[in-house]
Amino acid sequence: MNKIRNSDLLKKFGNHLKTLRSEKGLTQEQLANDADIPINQVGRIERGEVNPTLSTLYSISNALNLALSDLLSGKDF
Amino acid sequence: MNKIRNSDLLKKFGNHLKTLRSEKGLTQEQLANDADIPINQVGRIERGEVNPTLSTLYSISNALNLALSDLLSGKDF
DNA sequence: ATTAAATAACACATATATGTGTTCATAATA
DNA sequence: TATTATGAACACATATATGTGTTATTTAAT
Repeated sequence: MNKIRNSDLLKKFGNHLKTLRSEKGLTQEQLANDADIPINQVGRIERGEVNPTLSTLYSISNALNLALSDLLSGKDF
Repeated sequence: MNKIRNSDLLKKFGNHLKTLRSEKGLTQEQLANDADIPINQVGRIERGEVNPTLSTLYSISNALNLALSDLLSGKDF
């Protein structure tokens, strides 16, 4: 089941989030406002620079109108 | 879509994790070893005292032989 | 080429997750 | 009772996520 490296996990998730956000036609700023998190944090997450917490993931999933499980259902992780 | 409070999210997830772990017949110590995280951290997460990061959630999902999305697919969040 | 919008990339302070160790409480069982 | 296993609950140090602000870069449109 090949556990991937931490940095790879964060990068993969960041790319996944960027894709989801773009599909919904949202800018980073719009997502940040809807999720009530700083815009810089969205950028850092999408670039895989940080390791988001459960509550941040939950806020983002709400802003994208997704269930938490759907936000994390990428094929890569 | 009623965003729940942060502390409630953490408690709900903690209870969910405890249920999943018990169903698999694992002790906190076994889960901690398999996930390569400190046993105290498992306790803190199950009690809803901390806000686990994506990488911690991923490690736990692997130790439970679950996809990350399945770890987070509780009916409450 | 300019402008404007979007994103990246810094700095810095604060809160908190993690990691490690120890002690206490509880429950089960010999 | 005494022992063992399990989990709870502390303390403490370190790493890092978050929050806020600012500046630079990229991209797209005109």
